[in-house]
Amino acid sequence: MNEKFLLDNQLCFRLYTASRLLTQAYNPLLSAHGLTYPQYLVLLVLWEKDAQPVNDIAKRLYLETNTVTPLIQRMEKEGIVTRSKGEKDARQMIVRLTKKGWDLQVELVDVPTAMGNAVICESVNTETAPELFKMLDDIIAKLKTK
Amino acid sequence: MNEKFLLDNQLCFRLYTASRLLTQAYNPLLSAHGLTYPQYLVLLVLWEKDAQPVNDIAKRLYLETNTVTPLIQRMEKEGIVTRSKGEKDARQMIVRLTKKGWDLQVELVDVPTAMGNAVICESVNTETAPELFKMLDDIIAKLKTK
DNA sequence: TAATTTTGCATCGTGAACGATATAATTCAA
DNA sequence: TTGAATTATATCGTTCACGATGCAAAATTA
Repeated sequence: MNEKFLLDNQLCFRLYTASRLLTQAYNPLLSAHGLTYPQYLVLLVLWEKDAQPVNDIAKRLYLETNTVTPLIQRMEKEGIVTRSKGEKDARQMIVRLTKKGWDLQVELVDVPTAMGNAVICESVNTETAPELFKMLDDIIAKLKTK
Repeated sequence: MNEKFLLDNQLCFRLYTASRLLTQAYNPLLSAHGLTYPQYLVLLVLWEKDAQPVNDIAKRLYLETNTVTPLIQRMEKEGIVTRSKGEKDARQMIVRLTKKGWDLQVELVDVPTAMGNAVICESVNTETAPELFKMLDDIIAKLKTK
């Protein structure tokens, strides 16, 4: 039996599990405000820069537009964002935060810190976190180009 | 504007993205054999120990049975596994590899190495990988108990 | 043993992800 | 300028994930 097949030797399974469990940890904080985790990511993108076309949001999150479009349509239905055709380019759909969308930033102000604390442990702390960030960034950069 | 909200400061987004992109990298290798990534994970579990109840497989993957059940039903339909009631405990559904399921291990023998190579970069290599593994394991352990 | 609780699995509904495809607007090239 | 290629978004189908719920078997307890 090939030890390369052992589940405990798989980087991907660790990433997959860590990602899922951390997303689950976000859930109670977000669902209390009617949000899902991917919707929260869209908010992070728009809080940095409002009024972006779907494509820019998708690219920023490394997602396809066919994932982001319905996601944003749900957010529109919830009154968090508006969608309107681009003036310069009528193909684009510009996504803008509503007041409710901006208000959520105030309501969720403690979420990033809470989630940061949720992963603090022996090997991941203020000192070592940058190394982890660098490793994940390098992996993402390498896979992105493929 | 709170810098804690910056997308680039979020560990979770990195994990989420790295996990998704790495899963995407697996896809061409797996879909060539009619497999999805979660189905591949189930195979890894069964190759280690055949004839396990749904619950043990789910626990090993940190998934709920309501995720694993339909996933395994699809694998049954593909002739990769069989499902049969437990003899000792009739509530259990024992999952067993078929010959086709075992044959896949031979067909996929190069996948783990290929995927390992896919993430090798400056900061993640033979020397540093154990640190990354430890960090992810610690994060998983911390989140698991919540 | 009978009644209650727990456990293991399944079903259902919703929201991602993503490949494939469609459509309309824009850009490019002849 | 017209026709072809590209781009931006949307729709559709399939497969996860997962909360909620249902049900039957097993374990617990009265």
